[in-house]
Amino acid sequence: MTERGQGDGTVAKALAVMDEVAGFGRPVRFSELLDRSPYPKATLYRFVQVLTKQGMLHFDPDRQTYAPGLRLVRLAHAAWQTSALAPIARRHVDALSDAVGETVHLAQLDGAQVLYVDKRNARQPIEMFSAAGKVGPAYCTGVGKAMLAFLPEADLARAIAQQSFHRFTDHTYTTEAALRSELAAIHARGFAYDREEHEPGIICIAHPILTRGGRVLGAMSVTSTTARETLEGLDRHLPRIRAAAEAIAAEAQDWRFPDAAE
Amino acid sequence: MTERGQGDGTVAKALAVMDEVAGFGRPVRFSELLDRSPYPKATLYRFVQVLTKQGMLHFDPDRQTYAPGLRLVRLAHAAWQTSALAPIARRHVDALSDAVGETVHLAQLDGAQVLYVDKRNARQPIEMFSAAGKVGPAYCTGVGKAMLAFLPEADLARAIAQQSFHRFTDHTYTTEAALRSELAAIHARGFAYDREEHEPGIICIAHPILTRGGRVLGAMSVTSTTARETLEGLDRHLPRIRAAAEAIAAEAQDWRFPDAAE
DNA sequence: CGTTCAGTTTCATTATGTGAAACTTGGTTT
DNA sequence: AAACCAAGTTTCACATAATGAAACTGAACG
Repeated sequence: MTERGQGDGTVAKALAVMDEVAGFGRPVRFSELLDRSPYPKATLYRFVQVLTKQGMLHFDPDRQTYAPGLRLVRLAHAAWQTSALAPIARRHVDALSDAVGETVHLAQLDGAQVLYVDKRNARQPIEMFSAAGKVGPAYCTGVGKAMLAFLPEADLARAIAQQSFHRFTDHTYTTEAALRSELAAIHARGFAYDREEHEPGIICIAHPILTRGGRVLGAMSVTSTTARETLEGLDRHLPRIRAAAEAIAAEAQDWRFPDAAE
Repeated sequence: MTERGQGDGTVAKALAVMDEVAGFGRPVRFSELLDRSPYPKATLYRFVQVLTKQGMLHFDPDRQTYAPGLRLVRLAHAAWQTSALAPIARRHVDALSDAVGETVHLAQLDGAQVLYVDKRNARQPIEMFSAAGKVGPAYCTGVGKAMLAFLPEADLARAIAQQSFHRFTDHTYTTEAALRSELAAIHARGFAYDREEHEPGIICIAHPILTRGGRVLGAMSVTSTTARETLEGLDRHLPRIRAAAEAIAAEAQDWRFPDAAE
């Protein structure tokens, strides 16, 4: 019995298979899964059968391929409504996006990664799941750093240990030390910048969403490009983004995330 | 509620617990789950532990409540992109909604239920997960009937066996015989109406989305109210909705759902 | 036909999940 | 404060359910 997320539990293994299928991003043959799977043929086969019968996977009999199933969409609907900030935040994200005319992201921390739970693109009116559900690195995005900066040390250490510190651009922080000093600055300042750390030419200003007790609920960002905007220019959105973050926190507080002690 | 997660498989049981949690629509205490669960305390407890550790549930330590977890959102993103019609159909749903100025639904069949995978509301510009993921009955909605009418007999029989035939309104078909004759009419006509069968005052015209091989991919509908519109009035949207359905089918065909034989 | 490859089934073995009961914790009553 | 209670957690003998090597099917190809 290993301590890894894999070794224990049939359910964990089945979910790992789900991740595997989802990771392909397209319908996938049994044999393709088998190649990447640590399990023997019969075992994988049974998992896939069970998951299909359960509606977690969809089997296309013509092509003989498996894809993530519709039951997931149903469950995700519930996840979205119940546990994500998005439904609470929607009004505020809308308003902010209208006011600033730039792309607005709403993100939460999912383990050590940033999970984008909502996105508003000023020009193109609608982005659906295509935006929600996307994950990104925490150490080199505005929202990621904004959240990390306000994490308790224990959680932060765990999260940092899982960062890849891949150098996406010349501005990416690639060491724990560098990141930690940046996080300290963010903590002191109260919000974060992304100085083209993830993608060249892309900058943003990001603000954490915190409970009164200081717990990190998520973060919000306004994104622009160096072609149109400077970091200083983004600062003019600060009052709006801060107000939105605080409004979301206040509503979330009353509604779903009350702190224990106050 | 459903007949899922019965005697077979640990994975099935765990997923049944997920459904249970999702069904509450709000963060839920362990004891609340226990009340509704067929499993003894220790068993349920272990499931909830495993699911939480796996990120399928989120535990709020302050309130001691469980809610669907963010891993679901991540997985659903993949499900959405890979297996749902929505990403392919989006452009067409948008265009149709703009053109007709009424609410447009895009649905797929999930077992015996209708799963709404996209929705465009003419007035309110954006609806996110709040609409996507919703489920409804197949036997008394326009999209449901449009899909049932083009199902192979074996699948249809299975689907019909699972309908509740609850009488929502005076117009609801409440027997298999009545439904079957309605389905025959729809099949002959090529599209379906909802004559206030699900909600009083709500009518719609719905068109199936079929592969060239005749396989049911989904359905699309334009909804209105008896206050504003008549069934005959909705007919004027038929060319547009049919064109959209065919365009979606054509794209889906090439892209993801090629028929085996042609 | 014989070979190969993808997918499916079998079955003895053993790991895993099971659940009654005991225990812990924290709050409420007497 | 002792007694009580309810919610949540852990234990452990037992039985069910998962495992995976190997055998099987059935196309597709030459």
